[in-house]
Amino acid sequence: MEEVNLDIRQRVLMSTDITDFQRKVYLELLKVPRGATISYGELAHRIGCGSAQAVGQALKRNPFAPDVPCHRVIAHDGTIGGFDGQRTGEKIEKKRALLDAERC
DNA sequence: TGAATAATGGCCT
DNA sequence: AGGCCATTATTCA
Repeated sequence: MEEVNLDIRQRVLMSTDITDFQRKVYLELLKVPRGATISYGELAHRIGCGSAQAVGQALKRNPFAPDVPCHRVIAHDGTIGGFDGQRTGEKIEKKRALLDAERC
């Protein structure tokens, strides 16, 4: 738990520009500890939904990027899926390398 | 209000 | 292995 993390949490909680769904997604994502990755379906199910697309949309449209560690959210296949609105790119594989470093 | 979109996941061939 | 369908929420027209 770092102060920056708390700042982002407060920001999400105070943000009214987003829906309750997105709020849950970001909160759950912030709750994910370092070194732990979660798939869209897993996170979706955690917030009480069974659709990963909705989570993907929320993260893609995330108004808090890159403040939210959306790079910790990966597909069930283990692929990063996307980041910063891009599904492929050098940035993506760099995030994947960062995740690999955090996973230990 | 309605239709299209999406950074998925699972099933069906 | 490849392709298609199912499910839910967001956003645009």
